[in-house]
Amino acid sequence: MHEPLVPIGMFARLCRLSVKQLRHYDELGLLKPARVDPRTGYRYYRRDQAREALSIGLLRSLDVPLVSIGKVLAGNDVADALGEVRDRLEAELSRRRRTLATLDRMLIEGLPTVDVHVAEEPARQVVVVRDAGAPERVSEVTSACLGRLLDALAAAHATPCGPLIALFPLDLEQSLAVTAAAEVDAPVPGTEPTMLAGGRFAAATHVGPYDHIPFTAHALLAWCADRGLVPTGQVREVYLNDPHAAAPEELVTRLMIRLDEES
Amino acid sequence: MHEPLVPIGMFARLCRLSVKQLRHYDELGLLKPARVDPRTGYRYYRRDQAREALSIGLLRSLDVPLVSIGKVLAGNDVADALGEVRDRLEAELSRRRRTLATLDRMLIEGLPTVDVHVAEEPARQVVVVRDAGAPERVSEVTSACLGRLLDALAAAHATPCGPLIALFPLDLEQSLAVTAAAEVDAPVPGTEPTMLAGGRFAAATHVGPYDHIPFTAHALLAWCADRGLVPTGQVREVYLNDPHAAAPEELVTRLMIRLDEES
DNA sequence: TTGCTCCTCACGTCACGTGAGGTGGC
DNA sequence: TTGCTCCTCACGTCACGTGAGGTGGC
Repeated sequence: MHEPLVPIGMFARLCRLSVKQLRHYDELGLLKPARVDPRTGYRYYRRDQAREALSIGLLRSLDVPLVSIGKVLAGNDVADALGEVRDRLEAELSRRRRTLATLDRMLIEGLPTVDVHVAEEPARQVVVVRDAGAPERVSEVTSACLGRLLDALAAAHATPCGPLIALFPLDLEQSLAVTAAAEVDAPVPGTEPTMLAGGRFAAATHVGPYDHIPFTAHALLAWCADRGLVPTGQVREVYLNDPHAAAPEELVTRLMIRLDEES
Repeated sequence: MHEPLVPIGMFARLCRLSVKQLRHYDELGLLKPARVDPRTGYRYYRRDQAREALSIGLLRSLDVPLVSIGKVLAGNDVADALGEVRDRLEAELSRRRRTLATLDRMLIEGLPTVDVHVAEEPARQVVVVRDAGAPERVSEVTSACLGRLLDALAAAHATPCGPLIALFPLDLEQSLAVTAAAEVDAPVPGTEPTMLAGGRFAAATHVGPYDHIPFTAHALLAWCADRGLVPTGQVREVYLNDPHAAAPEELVTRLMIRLDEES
């Protein structure tokens, strides 16, 4: 004696999914009907398949992608299958939080504009510490880099002759390379000595929290573009005061970008 | 004398967009090249168009949809165009927060299961207060509804002969209708008298914060589905203790759903 | 002439929703 | 026979990325 089979419409009602969803899950092999009539193509489900169907619905309501749901249903370790999803979600969440803050700022101030001037910069001998990370973790990676640099300087009893600097690539790629630099004239263990190129730079001053730097950077790039100046190399941030001593609203950062010769 | 025009590749570099993006924005009419060679189809841009292009990039990095960007660039009120985006983003954000919490719970406890039993319920005479809202605001709308109901009861010096009840539709739609009910035998101003149907119910007890109720509800529905029982009407939540008096972990809620006769 | 850039399709992404047009089941 | 359900395409969503296959510019 078989369990009674129900057609797709009734099954959909049982498990609060759409008929279209069920057909989709069938196609993907996620939830196969117990029987498919070979002549008509009609799908029939056992009622107890509704438990699985409801689980799919529950996980979908949590935005778990169907591939991950497939892993959970296939009996893979739930922690494995969902942990990854969870971490992605958390990263997304913090990105969204920052996005919201920026958007709020933009609603008040409009699209960013800023004073820019062009200056000659000398080449500088520095020691650097490098790291890389996903673009949404820039601030995290940057402060970690600067921290490691400060630690190395302290351990070597070295005092930089100027403010700390960070370098970022112009293009925002999947993995963003971050460099923290300090101007010193002797090598420092745990860091790498290098030269920062000199030349003609466009520079703007950002006053406010570090989270809002992309704002000013955008304005700086727009300024260059308007004038047909082609930025090259990396964006430099020069930290003119100490984030531990000053309030976020009073942080002063100089943004600099090297200009190509006439293009 | 015209400004010099640059081809799409160089322009893309100037404003950190992909060539494909620029072509896409052209198709949408969001950012038209200053000139298109009618013979070759080559697109040429003025350098000062980079400001606009950079603004598109900045807004896109904030997940602003292209249609909204179009409004901003067309000179519509920025607050109008972005305010809506902002609000959507905020709603999304709080939904994600809850999703993350639920996922964390699921990582510890696995897919939900629960004890269910079937009981006969009498019909009950109640007064109700109704409201509706987006599904992500269920908890908000529900507590507002219950609050209004309690206020009305207090104003009428009426004491319900039983715990408060809330009703939710089985299907999660765009706008979720929420009903708060209290069992009383006399009419109460500001509320609507009605009857709650009696009959055979499947019931489960949820212990824990209200945010986790969907969890238990899922298990209840799965239980019904396994047995070929077809739930009808609305899901009832009966609040067995006072959320102001008990800790979230100790809140006891009875979930009930009416069963169809043999189907 | 060699590279490099640019062009236009066309398809893939993700999880379906929404018809169109036709047939099966009771 | 009438409705209702079910079927399979096929297209749309959103903002592009990724080739394929071919041409223009210096």
